[in-house]
Amino acid sequence: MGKGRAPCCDKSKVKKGPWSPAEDLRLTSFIQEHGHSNWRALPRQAGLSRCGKSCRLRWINYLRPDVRRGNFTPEEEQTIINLHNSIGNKWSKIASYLPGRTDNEIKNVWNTHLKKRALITKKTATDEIPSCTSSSSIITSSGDHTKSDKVIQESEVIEKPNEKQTEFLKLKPFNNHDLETLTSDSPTSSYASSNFSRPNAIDIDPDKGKIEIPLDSVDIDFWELLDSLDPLHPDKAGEINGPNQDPGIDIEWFRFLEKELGLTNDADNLTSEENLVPTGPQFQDKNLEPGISPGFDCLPMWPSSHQNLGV
DNA sequence: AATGACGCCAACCGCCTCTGG
DNA sequence: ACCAGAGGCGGTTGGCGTCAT
Repeated sequence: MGKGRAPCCDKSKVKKGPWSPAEDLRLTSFIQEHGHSNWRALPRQAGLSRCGKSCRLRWINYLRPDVRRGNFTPEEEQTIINLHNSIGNKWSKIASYLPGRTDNEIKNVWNTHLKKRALITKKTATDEIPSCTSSSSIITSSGDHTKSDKVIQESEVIEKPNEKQTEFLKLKPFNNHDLETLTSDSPTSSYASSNFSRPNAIDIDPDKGKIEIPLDSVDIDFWELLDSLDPLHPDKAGEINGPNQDPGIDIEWFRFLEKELGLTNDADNLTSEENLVPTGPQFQDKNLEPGISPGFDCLPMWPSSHQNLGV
């Protein structure tokens, strides 16, 4: 090193910006079929005009089957705070303790919510505030924030924590055992293992117009499907075995994926004409084959977050 | 209804680390 | 031991949605 690094790809020839559903589908299908042994070569092999790094990020942060979305639970938030307190901005390390969460997501939630909370918590601790349940500032990630992190003042402490905040306050602090575990045999990344406990609920604030999915309505079938897919998971036992896969799993998985991506003709997914989810014929082809160009270069962008999709 | 401010988050960038030759 | 290539990581940013005025 020291001579300067050659760019990972020709920046002038790669597509940037939000991923289209067709690109997502193509990347997913390629990885499912061939794995991702070489990210740099993957976009060319998959017929994507993307940088390998971009493909990797998209897969890890969004398309990976075990990625968990929705608001962070108070438990998760507390874990992040505790871990950050211990190890700092080691997002991937922190992510390894939050199954299904990505380092990027954790980083975002820290920067937008938890940093603020941690600052105030620290402040209240030094100010000897008697009971945090009555006067400390607790701001959940699902809360509404109209003030910038940069300008938040001590006087802006929230007086009455809501139910969720109270729940957070009851959480036990990180103990020494947790730290020992952290510093010893921790996995190196959140996606190193797919053998994690399933989330109890997707914590989405109904007040924000999002969907709250209680435990009993979580798509258990989906998680079970993922379990059945474990042998196919690229991060488990090396690579996807491709042709040896059960074709039934492929079909189910792709149907789910298509539904998630808004690619199906399902009326449930097509709520309005203004919906950004593309509805053109190229998106209605459930059997879009890898290798057949969907012409994504001229496709409209789609909402890149599940939040926008109302998932 | 229009518009500006702010918050959120997906994605990019560049450096660091790891690994194989 | 050295080097180059590839993956990984953390910081940053741009675009979009929401809210306040």
